[in-house]
This record gives sequence, C-alpha cells and structure tokens, in this order.
Amino acid sequence: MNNHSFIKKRMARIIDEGKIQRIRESTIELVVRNGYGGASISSIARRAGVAEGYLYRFYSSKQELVTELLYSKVAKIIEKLESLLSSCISIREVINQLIGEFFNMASNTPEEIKFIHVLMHDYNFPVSDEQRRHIQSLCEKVVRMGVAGNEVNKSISAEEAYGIVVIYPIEFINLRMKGFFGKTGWTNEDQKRVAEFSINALK
Amino acid sequence: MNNHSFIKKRMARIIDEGKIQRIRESTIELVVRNGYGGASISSIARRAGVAEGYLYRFYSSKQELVTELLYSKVAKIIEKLESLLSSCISIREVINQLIGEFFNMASNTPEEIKFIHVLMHDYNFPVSDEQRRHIQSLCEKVVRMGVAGNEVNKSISAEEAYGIVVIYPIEFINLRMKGFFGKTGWTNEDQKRVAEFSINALK
Amino acid sequence: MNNHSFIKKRMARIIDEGKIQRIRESTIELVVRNGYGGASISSIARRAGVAEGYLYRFYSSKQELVTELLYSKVAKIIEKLESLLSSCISIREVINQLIGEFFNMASNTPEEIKFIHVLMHDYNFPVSDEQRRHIQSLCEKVVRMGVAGNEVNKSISAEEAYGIVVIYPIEFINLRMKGFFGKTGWTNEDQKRVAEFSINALK
Amino acid sequence: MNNHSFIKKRMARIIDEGKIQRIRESTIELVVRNGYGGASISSIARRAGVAEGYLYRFYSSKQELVTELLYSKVAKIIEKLESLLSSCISIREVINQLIGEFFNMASNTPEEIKFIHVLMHDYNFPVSDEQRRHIQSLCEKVVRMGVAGNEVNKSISAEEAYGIVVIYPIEFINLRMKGFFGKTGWTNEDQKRVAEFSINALK
DNA sequence: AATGAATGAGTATTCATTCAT
DNA sequence: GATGAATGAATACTCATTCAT
Repeated sequence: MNNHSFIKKRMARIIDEGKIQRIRESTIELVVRNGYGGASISSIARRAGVAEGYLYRFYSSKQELVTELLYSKVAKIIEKLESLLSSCISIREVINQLIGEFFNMASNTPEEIKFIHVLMHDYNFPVSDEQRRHIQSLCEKVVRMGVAGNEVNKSISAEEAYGIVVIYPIEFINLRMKGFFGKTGWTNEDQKRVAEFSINALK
Repeated sequence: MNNHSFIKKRMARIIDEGKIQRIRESTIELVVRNGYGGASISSIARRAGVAEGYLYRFYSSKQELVTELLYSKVAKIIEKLESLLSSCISIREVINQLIGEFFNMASNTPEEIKFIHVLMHDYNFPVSDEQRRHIQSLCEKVVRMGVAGNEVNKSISAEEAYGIVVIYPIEFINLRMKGFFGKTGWTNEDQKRVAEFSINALK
Repeated sequence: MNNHSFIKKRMARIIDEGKIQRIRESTIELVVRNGYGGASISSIARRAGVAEGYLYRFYSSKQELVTELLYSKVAKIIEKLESLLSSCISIREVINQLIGEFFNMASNTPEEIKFIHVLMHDYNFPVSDEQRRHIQSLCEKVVRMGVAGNEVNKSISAEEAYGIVVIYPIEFINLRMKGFFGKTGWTNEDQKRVAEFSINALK
Repeated sequence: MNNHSFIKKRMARIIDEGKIQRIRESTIELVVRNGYGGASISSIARRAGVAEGYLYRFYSSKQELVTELLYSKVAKIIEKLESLLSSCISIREVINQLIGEFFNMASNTPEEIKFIHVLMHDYNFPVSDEQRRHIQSLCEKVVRMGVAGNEVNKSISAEEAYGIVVIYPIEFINLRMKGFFGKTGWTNEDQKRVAEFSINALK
C-alpha cells in the first residue's frame, strides 16, 4: 500500500474535506446566480453532490453558512490591504497592488468577487461590526500614510478613501462582469486606469 | 351611457389609481425594509389596504410588479439626466445637478433610492436592455459634451463616466444611509465634495 | 333561491366553519391514534380534506392547535364540575353526575376523552396554570361541601379528591377502551360501581 | 485459545455490558425528560458515551430499544407482585408492600417510574399481550386470595383491583412528582394513606 | 468489534397565486 | 370590479438508520 492510498483510506473515516469545499463552492455559485433567497439548501446540496442534511454537520443554518463564507472572503481582502500597508512604501503602490488584487480575484475566482458584491448589498448580511471597524481603521491608515507622503489631500476622509479605493473598483469590475456597457473582461490597461482614477481622486 | 354610470366609471378609475399608487408605495417600502423575499404579497396588500388578489389585475406576478416599479424609478433618473443634458451648458452643471438630484431623492424619498440600490445588485432584476442602451447613449453624450467643452478628458469612456457620475455618488449615499463609517445623513458640503470628485475624475 | 342555498352561497365567501371543524376532529383523531409527534400536519390536513397551509390561517403552529384543543376540552369538564357544584345538594350527586358525564363522553365522543387522556401525560402539554388552579379550587370545594354534608372525611385533601373523583374514573374508562383486561365498552352497572368506589373512598 | 485472548474476550464482554447499560440509562433519562420524540439516538449515544451506530448492534430500531426497556421495567413490577403473592399471607400485606415498592422506586429511581408512566399512555407502546395476560392473572390471584381471607369483597373484579392497587397509586405519585397540587415529594404518611385507600376500596 | 460520516425521507411552516363569489 | 378563502409546491431543517472502514 503506498502512501497515497493509505491517505485515501484514512480519509474515508475522517470528514471529507472535498465535500465541504464543494458545499462552499456551490453556495457561492448559487448565491451569485440566484441571490440568497434563490439559493436553496436543496439546490446547493444537489450541486455539491452531497445529501441535504450533510451541510448541517458544519453549519447550523443556511444563514450561518453564507455569513461565514462572506466573512472569510471579506477577511481575505482585509488581510491583503493590511499586509500591503505594512510592505509598501507609497500609497500609490498600495492602491496599485490592492486594485491588482481585485482584478486578479475577478480573473481567477470571479464567483468570489461577485459573491462579496451581491451580499454587500443584501440587507440580511451586514458586514460584521468587527470587520467594519477593521476596514475603517485601515482606511484611516491609508489616509494617514498618504498625507504623510504627500500623496493624499488632507481633506480626504477615511470614508471617501474607502469609496474611491475599494467600492469604485469593485463596482467597475462588476459592471464589466455584467457586460453592462457591452464590454466584458478587462485588460492591464483597464486596471491601470482604475488605479489611476483612485490615486488622482485622493490628491 | 347616462350621467350616473359615467360618474361611477370615473370614480372607479379614481379609486383604482389611488389603490395602485398605494400598492406601489407599499411595495417599495417593504422591499427596502425586508428585501424582495421578505416583502410578501400579503404584507404589501395589507399595508396598501387592498385585497391580496387585487394587484393581480394589474401585475401578473410579484416579480413583474417589482420589475415594473424598478423600471419606472430608473426611468425617472434617465429622464432627469436627459433633460439636464438638454438644458445645461456645461458638464459641470449637469453633474452638479444630477448629483444634487440624487441627494434630493435621498432626503425626500429615501425609500426610492434605496429601492434602486437594492435591486441594482439583485441578479433577478437586471436593468432592461432598452434602459441599459439608453443609459449608455446618455453617458456617451456626457462625454461628448464634456470633451467639446474641455471639461472631460478625451480618453474617458462612457462606462467610466457612468461609474464616476452615477455609481460612485449612489454608493456614497448608501454608505451614509447605512452609517457604515459611523456618520449618517449629509450636508451640502458632502454633496459638493462628491460632485467635485466626479468632475475632477473626468478631467 | 331558497334560504338554504342562499346561506350556502354566502358561506363560500366567508370562512368555511366545516373545514375548521374537520381540522379539529382530524387533529384529535390523529393525536389519539399516533400521539402528538405522530400526528403530522400533512396527515391532519389530508384527513380533514383541506390544504396543508389552510390550518395556519387559524392556528399559528401545530403546538398552538393542539394546545387550544386540549384547553377547550379540559374547560368543558371544568365547567361541568363547576355547574354541578352549584346545582347539586350532595357530593354523592356531584360525583354520580360527573362520572356519568365521563362515561357519556366516552360513549358519544370517545376520541375526546382519549385526547385528554393522552395529552394529560405528555410532557409537552402541561395543563395551563390557570386551569390547574381552577381545578384545585373546585376540588377544595368538593371536599368542603362533602365535609359539611358528612359525606367526606375531614382528613381528605383536595389532591386526594382529584385522584379519586377525576383521575381514577378516567383511567378506568381508558382501561376499558383499550380492552386491557379483555372487556371493552361498559354498562350502567360499571358506571355505578366506579361512582360507588369514589364515594366510599372519600368517606 | 491462549490466556491473553481469553482475557480480551472477557474484557470485551464486560466493556460491552457497561455500554449497553449506559445506553439503557440514557434512553430512560432522555425519554422521561423530552418524551419519545425528543429523545434522539444521537443524544442517547452521546450521553451514553458510545457511537450512534453502536446501539443498532443490539436493538434494530429506536422503537425496539424503548419497547424492550419498557418491557423489562414492567417485568420488574410484575415479578415483585408475583413474589409478594407467594411470600405474603394477607392481601393487606401484599398491597402495603407493593405500594411501598412504588414509592421506593419513586424515591430511588424516579426516572424509572416516570418512564413507565409516560409510555403507559403512549399509544405506540402498548404493554405486550404476554405481560398483559400475566398482570391479569396476578390481579385475579389478588382477588382470589383477598376473598379467601375476607379482605376483598366478592364482587371486585381483577380489573378493579388493578385500577385500585396499581393505577391509582402510580397516578398519585405522578401527581406529586409534577407538583400538580402544589406539593412535591411524599412522606411515609402519604404512602400509608394511599395503601389504606386501596385496601378499603377493595372491601 | 466499533465508529461516526453520510444519507434522505420526513417535518412544520410560508407564501405567491387562483378563483368562486 | 374586488375580495380573501383556499391552495400546494417549496423551504429550511431534523434525525433514525446505514455502512465503509
């Protein structure tokens, strides 16, 4: 028996991570396609290839499943911004990289960014207070750093920075994903322009 | 037709329109408060003071009712932009007035702007093709006018103009409505800043 | 159009009392046969010939439906005892008539007495505090009257009276209904003996 | 078979019986606390510290588990009565001791008597025909002995004896356990009175 | 032998829609 | 025209049971 089949054998006894992963993916996909209300447990389970009852082993309710998923996706973005603020010297660099990250997500895991976008606007899924405060403090840091480096105007508020650096790029990507103006997809050029808008707007 | 039945007919129409109006208002209110799924026909009818079955005389389904309502609210904004493009001389004026209109809506009929905002991001309620094309052509006109008046950079696309002039202000207002950064409500100063951002971003 | 069909016609517009009645009867029957847990909403609705959703127009939950039904059936017995205590002169007469009433119920509406019997012992359906207190005060009155008339021993408590005058007869009837000792049904003789036991036990 | 495997085998059996015992205790406890429907296999297994699947090695279903448990608990009472009828000379003694046993059970293993009481009234758990016949014949013997010793009236039936000597005391104890009339618990005096009621009622 | 991951039929409840009046 | 009683398919969730390991 080689190592691989040994692992497979043990896997059968322990919880099948693949199934949980498929549940998470199905949920994101169906919430994106049909909204929270339209993503029924039965459709999620069917698409994930698991029994309906199975997902209640990990999530105590549909609400919890979606909330947790949203939380983890937002957390990823927060972490990204946080690490950029540590590693970058200029705000120009922070913004370029953050927006680059958004476009990367949109290219590699488009459902993920759509998922965040859909739930961001659903009244049943407010971003958690903790995350909201975290976002706020990061935006304040962006402004502080930017002002210090003469890249950001003193009059800019954290709120404005958030609208310009986070919301606007995500909305732009979403417009493209929907093909609202005919075009779908994006180029490096698009990405540069969005970043340029943000950088200039803060000046 | 005698006088009497004529009056009855007129009265019937008058009464009906009041009812339809109440249905429309209730629908907006309840969709905003509870989301599409949470706005039940029975709650809408109760609040409007009509029978549940009544609204099926005018709308063939709940989906149609909400779709139509969204259509008419978006149409109002389109008309506003259209009329501004006819009456204003500069794009600065167009933007100032359009964004002023958004803030006015947010002050006077907050439900309406929330309604648009919620459904804009709901995949079950895409803006109609016709309206999308209309919006597109108006945004093109904005750019054309702006370029002609040296207010807008030649490189700006209609899509970018839409993101900057329409989406960004609406998202800003929504952030304030939700109190996402602690603040709620807005001042003339806020409105001016948003307009200034838009105008500058297009340069 | 005669009066009868007129009524029938009007009935179609107003709530169909017959349906509610059938729901109540089906509920009692199925709870008696299968217990609370075994009486599913779908089986109740099917047997009553109504849609599943219909009964939620009158009862907000299955629990409420059954609770209300139990309450009303217990109330009937309480009322009977209360009226007997007003109208009878001796406790012998009260007991004879009350036990007569139990046997009548068992003959005419056997499901009803079984229903009370089943739920009396179900932990999810405690008799309401109000009814419990009412029963207690009536039992105290039984003792008081009986002591005054030299029919009941001073040492008897309200609790004992309840066990002897209410619980024992109901349990006896239930034994017969189940045919636990082979016999089913009962005669006047049986009824007299149960009453005689009760009367003597209180002496 | 070597010594070692012999020990293992014995140990396995010992361990198993401990598990089965724990399953039985958990089942009684949870059925009493939450009713049959509320006592889930998973909660029973958790409380017993065994795997959910384990109990299916001994019981083919939850229904069977509970049925068997009820059977064994009823059997204990039957045996007690049987042995009393052999060892006692008078019916007074039999009744005193049997009712003493009920009160002892209520004091020492209250769950057990509650368990019998709850299931006695659940239509899904009829006492087995065999046990019913056994009870019947014992009650006949009680009457026969009592009549022979001039302690029981000739007119008393086995059924009446059952109601008076078994059902009434159990119901009395249950009333106290529930605190239906305010009082909970019991004294020797209570026990004597219940026995006295029974003895007198048979005269 | 013993486990507990996985199943899916079953539950109570909701609500858009229909239609007899 | 207008009503609202009545429907029943759909929903989220539970839990006894099975079976691969």
